[in-house]
Amino acid sequence: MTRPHAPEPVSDDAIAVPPAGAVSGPARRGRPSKARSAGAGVTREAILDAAEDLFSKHGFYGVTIREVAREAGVDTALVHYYFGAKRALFDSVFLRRAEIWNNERADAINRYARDAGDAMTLEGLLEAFLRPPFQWSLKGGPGWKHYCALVAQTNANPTFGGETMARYFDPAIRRLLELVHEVLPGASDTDVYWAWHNLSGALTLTLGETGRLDRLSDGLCRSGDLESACDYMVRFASAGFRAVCAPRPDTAPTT
Amino acid sequence: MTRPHAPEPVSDDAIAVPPAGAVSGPARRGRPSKARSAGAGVTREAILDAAEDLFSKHGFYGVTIREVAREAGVDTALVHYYFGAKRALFDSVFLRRAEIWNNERADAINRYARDAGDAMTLEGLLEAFLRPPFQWSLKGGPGWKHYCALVAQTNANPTFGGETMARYFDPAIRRLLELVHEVLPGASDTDVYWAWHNLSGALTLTLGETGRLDRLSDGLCRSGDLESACDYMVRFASAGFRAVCAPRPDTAPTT
DNA sequence: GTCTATAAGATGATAGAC
DNA sequence: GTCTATCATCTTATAGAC
Repeated sequence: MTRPHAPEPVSDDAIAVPPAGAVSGPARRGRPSKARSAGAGVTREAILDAAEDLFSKHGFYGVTIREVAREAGVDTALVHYYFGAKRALFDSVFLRRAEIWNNERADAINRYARDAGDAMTLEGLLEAFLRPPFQWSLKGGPGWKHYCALVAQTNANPTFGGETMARYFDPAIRRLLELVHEVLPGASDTDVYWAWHNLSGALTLTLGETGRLDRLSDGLCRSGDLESACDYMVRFASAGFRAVCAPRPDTAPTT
Repeated sequence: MTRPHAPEPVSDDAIAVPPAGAVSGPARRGRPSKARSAGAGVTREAILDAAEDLFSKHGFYGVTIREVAREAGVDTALVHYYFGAKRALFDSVFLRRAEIWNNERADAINRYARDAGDAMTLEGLLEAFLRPPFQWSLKGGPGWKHYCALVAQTNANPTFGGETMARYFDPAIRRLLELVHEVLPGASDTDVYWAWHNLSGALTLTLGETGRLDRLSDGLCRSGDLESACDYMVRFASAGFRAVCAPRPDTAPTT
């Protein structure tokens, strides 16, 4: 048991996630003592990048260790050397960017709330929360785009990563909903949760960039046009939140 | 080549889809000439039911023919006897309920538009379009619930079934958007497509019944509560459509 | 139609040389 | 750290008896 993957508790407990630069920071995981030939961290990151790409497109079962190794340009055995079992590789991919993702999201809305003060609007709040993943997908390099798709896929089918997803992603979401309550004072918890659920679905489908919209609209709208997607989503969801959280008269929309 | 699956063009051309009763109608596919021992159609439907269940939970690659056979209570070879390759089995599952799904959806909105006349509302229209899948998932038996999840999964990651999805599902959606244009006269095509995209994401995540909302809300809201989900979705999306399709003043929400 | 038996290949994972 | 070689198992799919 001299493998580098063994000492990392990838499975279930509290996990120390590395800073993980946008593409492949020089920061390496685990104990830095062991002698490592120049490209050790590079190889590791290359495997993660390849796995991230393939998992996001074909899912856990649709990818083989051999394919990951081939796309990373390394030998099959190296994948096991670094990550052990296939499942641990998936978890490593999922966790690599999870902390930065959620820290940035939480920071963005807290910063916005602080700066806006009493002028805080629902539109501003939602945009602050939604913009980071859109920006990463657009300008963070291919790795971030793949990761966004992977998160979307995991959110839509949490067979894998569901636990991890909840543990890492829910705190920032809860903070968002707290601030939503401040902007929509009369809203009930239930209403806000269901409104978020609708927004979450829209975000999930969008980050997946499935191309379904391209076909439906015959090329008029493109799934990859994330600038438009973000803009529309903010407007759509803001109105949705307001409608759902408004005090219900009875059932007759008199106006 | 005396197999029943051979003569069916499951792959890509125009496909004649059977009526497919809610659980297992006596109607059988293909030429009815061949002598069939009492339970032939039953076996076939049992295999489809098992595959539908498993595919919806684990995806195409996450399911083996052996698992399908075991859950259906038949031998592995029988699955190949009826459906040939694994991919053809998936297509058969996906197509079994596709026509009824989309016919019912199109009928529902056309019926609503006819009955409502000038009193047609966005809420009424969207509810007419959304209700069928919710009803099936709730009261159509386990098969329909699995199918709804399968459609949701395929919509979110069209690696498999994307072509089929577009061919079968888009016409009804286009009809819906036509009627939306009647209710929101000034709306541009682009706006309506993007608005639909947001609603489509919400619907996809909801039909998947992932349980994510249950955890986030600590049990306050349940993914399986489709009555509430449908109600919230109609209100959320109606407001979203209006906001996105309204003529944009400039950028300042003066009110 | 349904079963047994089996072909032919892919898969996750490991041992051990260098 | 990286490679070669290999195992044991599982996979899809088919042939042929009944």
